[in-house]
Amino acid sequence: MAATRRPGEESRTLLIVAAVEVINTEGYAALSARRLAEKVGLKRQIVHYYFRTMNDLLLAVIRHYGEEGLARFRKAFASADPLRVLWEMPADSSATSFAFIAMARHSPVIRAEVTRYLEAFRDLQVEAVACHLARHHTAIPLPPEAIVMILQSVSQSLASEASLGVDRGHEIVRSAIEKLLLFGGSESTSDGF
Amino acid sequence: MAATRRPGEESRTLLIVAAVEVINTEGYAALSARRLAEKVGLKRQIVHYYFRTMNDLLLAVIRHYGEEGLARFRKAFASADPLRVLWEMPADSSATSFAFIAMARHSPVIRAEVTRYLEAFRDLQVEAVACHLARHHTAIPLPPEAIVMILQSVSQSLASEASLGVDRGHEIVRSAIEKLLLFGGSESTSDGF
DNA sequence: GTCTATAATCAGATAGAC
DNA sequence: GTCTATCTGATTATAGAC
Repeated sequence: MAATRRPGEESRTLLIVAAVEVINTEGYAALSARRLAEKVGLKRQIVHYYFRTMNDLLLAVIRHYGEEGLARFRKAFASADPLRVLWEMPADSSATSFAFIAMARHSPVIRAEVTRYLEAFRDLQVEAVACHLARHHTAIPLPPEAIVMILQSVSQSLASEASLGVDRGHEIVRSAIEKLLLFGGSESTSDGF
Repeated sequence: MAATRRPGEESRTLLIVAAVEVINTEGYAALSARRLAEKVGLKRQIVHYYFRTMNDLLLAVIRHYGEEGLARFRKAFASADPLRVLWEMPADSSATSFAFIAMARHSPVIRAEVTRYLEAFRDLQVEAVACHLARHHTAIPLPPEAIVMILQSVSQSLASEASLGVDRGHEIVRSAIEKLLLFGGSESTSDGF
């Protein structure tokens, strides 16, 4: 599959990866052709060679980030308790996801792409949890959709606050959620992400 | 109290209000002196008269938005079930809060101001819920901190997705959370916000 | 594929007139 | 308080050389 790669794919991919990095570490307002070119060591006009407009770049970035994320979740779900995956995985990159959602609110064409991935993520997560609950019959009195949403949004909120240095009440929340939705602690997910 | 208002406070306040509006409807990347001046019908240099730098403006905006939000919560908690308030109130303006949090990640001076309000909001919310649980002794097996976090972050996630037109599973999640954390439905909050 | 050169627009910020 | 004028630098984007 690496042989079918067309020429020019290298710099293109470098630009996309650099864009994700800039969005995550400096915010989407800092995303510019200058900043990206600087990151990959080329002149800024190179961005317009691979992506006519910055919007085209952004769409490519969203697709790249979305596919990568879906693959990570699929892999994690296959080898670990989906509940723990949802609880522990979003921590790293939730800021990037928030940035895409924020951008989507102000551009219809970006919104279309983002919502596509939001729904794909949700479907994947709900199915994994439903499947897991069906196998191990638990005492959780909540539908899979609610479990997914609680684990993911609370986890993201905790991560978001922690990235600002705020952790008031986090330990209490963390252990309460784990007592409510996660069991025993027999399985660990410290092996993949 | 309206009599003690210094001259010049009018345009200043208009600019702050306009800034919140721009951040909410167009995103913080669209916030500029040009855009604000246009909104209040003045020339763009007026922004630098009231706020030396855009950073100063942003700090004033955060304080304005924070104080206003705290007041709204205090008022709502005084006259309605705090659980329902947390569940139903953030919907309108959660995007603005997310924007401030995103900005705070990339500027230490803004971060200091944002975290101050994050903690003030949290304290207010936890205290209101704890007080409410102490009065009406309920069967919820969760500490106030966890109840606050679940209600608020799930509510914000639902609102965030809904603003993009995504509502897959929302009804299921909504009724599950209400069954888990909200009771009877005897009291309604459809009277204030 | 990557470069130089160039265009038009917009950004924040300051000085000074009224 | 609000204005005009001005500066400096960043932005996206295109045309064309190599």
